Amino acid sequence: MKPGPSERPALPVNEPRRRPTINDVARLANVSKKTVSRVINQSPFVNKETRERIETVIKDLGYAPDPVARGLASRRSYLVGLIYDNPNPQHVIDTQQGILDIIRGSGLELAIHPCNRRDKDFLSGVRGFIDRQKLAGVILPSSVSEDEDLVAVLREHDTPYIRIASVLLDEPEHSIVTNDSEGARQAAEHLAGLGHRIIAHVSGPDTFRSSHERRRGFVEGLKTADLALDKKLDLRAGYTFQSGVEAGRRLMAMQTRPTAVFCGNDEMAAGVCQAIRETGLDIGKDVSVVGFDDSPLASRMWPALTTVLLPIRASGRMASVRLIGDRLTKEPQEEDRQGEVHPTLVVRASSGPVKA
Amino acid sequence: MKPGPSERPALPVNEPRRRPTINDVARLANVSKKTVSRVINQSPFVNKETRERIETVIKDLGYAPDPVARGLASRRSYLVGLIYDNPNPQHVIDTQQGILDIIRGSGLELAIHPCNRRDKDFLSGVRGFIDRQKLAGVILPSSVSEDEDLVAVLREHDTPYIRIASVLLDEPEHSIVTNDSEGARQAAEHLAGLGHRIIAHVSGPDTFRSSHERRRGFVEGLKTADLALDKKLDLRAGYTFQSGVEAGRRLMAMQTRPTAVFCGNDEMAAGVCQAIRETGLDIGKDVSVVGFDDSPLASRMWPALTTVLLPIRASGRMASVRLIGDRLTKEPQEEDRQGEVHPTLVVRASSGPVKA
DNA sequence: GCGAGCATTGACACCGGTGACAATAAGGGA
DNA sequence: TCCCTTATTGTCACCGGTGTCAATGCTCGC
Repeated sequence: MKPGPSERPALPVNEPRRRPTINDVARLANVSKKTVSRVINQSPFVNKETRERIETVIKDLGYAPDPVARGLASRRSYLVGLIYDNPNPQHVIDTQQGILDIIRGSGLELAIHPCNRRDKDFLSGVRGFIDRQKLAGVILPSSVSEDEDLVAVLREHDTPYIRIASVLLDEPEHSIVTNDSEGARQAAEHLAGLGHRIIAHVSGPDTFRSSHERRRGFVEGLKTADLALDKKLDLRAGYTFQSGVEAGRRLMAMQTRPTAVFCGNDEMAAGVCQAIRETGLDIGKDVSVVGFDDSPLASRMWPALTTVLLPIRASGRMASVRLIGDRLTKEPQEEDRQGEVHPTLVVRASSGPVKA
Repeated sequence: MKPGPSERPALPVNEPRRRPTINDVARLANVSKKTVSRVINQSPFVNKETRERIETVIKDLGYAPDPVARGLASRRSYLVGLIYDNPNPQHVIDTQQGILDIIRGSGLELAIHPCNRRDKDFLSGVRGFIDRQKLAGVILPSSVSEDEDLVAVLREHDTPYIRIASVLLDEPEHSIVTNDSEGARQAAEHLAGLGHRIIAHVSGPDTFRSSHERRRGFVEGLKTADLALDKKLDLRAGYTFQSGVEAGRRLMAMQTRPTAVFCGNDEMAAGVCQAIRETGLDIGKDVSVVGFDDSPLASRMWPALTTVLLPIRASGRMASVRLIGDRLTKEPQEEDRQGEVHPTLVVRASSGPVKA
């Protein structure tokens, strides 16, 4: 906030090296700029020879259309928005990376907008974001994807969006499904297969759909082994390390201690492991622990954590293809055209056969 | 790449609810749009009453200038770019968050551009990014901040930039310093104070300036305790977990085994811990380990890792203030106007007194 | 009373594209 | 041969702001 003496300081601009514009191309190709515009927009209504002539000029000049000008004229920018509310950095990074895998090289850029769904001005912040920038589209990873108010805002602003969610929503064409329950089912079957009968569950907050999905899958998996989830062994925690520690302590203090624990994410699993250690018990021997996410933590812990790998990056790619597939310069991989990913169990040392 | 039958499918637009433009404001305030433009740009050459009248209309209308149009006219967009090449997700997230702390609410957005400095077309990718979008500015966190070619490209395109680096560069006005060596010095003094005399160092790759800075500080700290770094105990690793495991194994196999290890980051420290465990030794008792970064891993490991906390988020805030401080709506905190951050040692269980 | 100088405001072109629609040329059937 | 289509291209306004520079109205010193 310091307006200089003149209205604008005027940077020292090197005039000579100026980016070519559509006018330069038009002049050199001896056509109107509208025709050049058609060529860059892949309009089919351009004569083959004309197109080739223009393409040559474009290449010679090293011309690239200005996304800002295009955005103004077409009332839609070349920015993809990523709105998220996720405390897991790896999850965020993977999602970002997946989106970039796809849009890289297509002239689109990724603008990020972390937020906090519990803030009272959460929605107005998001509204400002999508309204100011006329986003080409928005990707909503798990958690914010469940926010119907947010989705309503996007619809209201005619902003395309894709939701990445743990389970199929009522808008399949706007969704990518991560099938969390499948992973939890595998975890349950794995533990049951190791002979465990008293298996606890530490879940994330009820406000997350993924918490429910993971529990549902887990219960389903138990059922195939003729087991049921004991209500007393079904603990709500907060997806955080500390909440995992506390849940773990409660479990370890029970008279009939569980021989295995399935946790809704790796952070909580690490917390549970800490609580187990405090008790002097051996992880993977006395008590087996299974997490969810396959975060970097899982493989770096000791003993390394058995967990469920969720292909987050792939889900980001799929969401991007679905969102702006028709604007891409390179044809996307077939696998990235799918609408869902499937989790897989990664068995490590934190889970082992039940002690006799 | 599928051009429809018509040149553009034309979305179903809800005409009625249209964003107010500068023209609407001008008409209602009975002035020219240029004067409105002056008001939104805080020009001092506007009569107080006129300004107030216009501000009222702006508020009534809920008018907000269109960043895309502004970008086109002023030849500088409202996008801040973050270019990085860093495998540590927490580091990246913290930097992003720091930048957003500052630009949030000012109409600027953050566009991210991860890259790989070893790619041969790394520079052309970056060039495309900053040239297409006429970025308001670019922030270069540690690692890419050391790339002189990259900086040259930015200068060439008249794009403002701020470098976040471990040590003061020759462009102080474009830099934020993280003083990594200070943290390493504290780590050395901490270990020496615990009575350790045989202290190893596991560093990151030589291609990172931070590796050198951390070593330099470490050596400096040893010196204050009249110790020197034994060349045989100074191992190069790769900032990765696996490289830490390998370095740790080499250290544990030595005939005069070090009683303490200082690692250039937490990932490698976790790897070293794994190697120590494989040997059957006790971390924090037989061998002390100190890391660098205070990543989430550090506090979740067992035993928890003594490490150096680097205020990355704060450095992101400082970089942003320095980059676009004059475009901010809210006055930044005094502390965010600084040009450097200072690391602090976080003592946990992985370091303890040397065994008698 | 008058020109200079400052404060304030406006006119207008332009930033670099796109949309709507007109214009033109070429081909085809009556 | 002539009109109607279809294919291709161009014209022109406009997207929503900013830059340049001129115009206007006042105040002040002499």
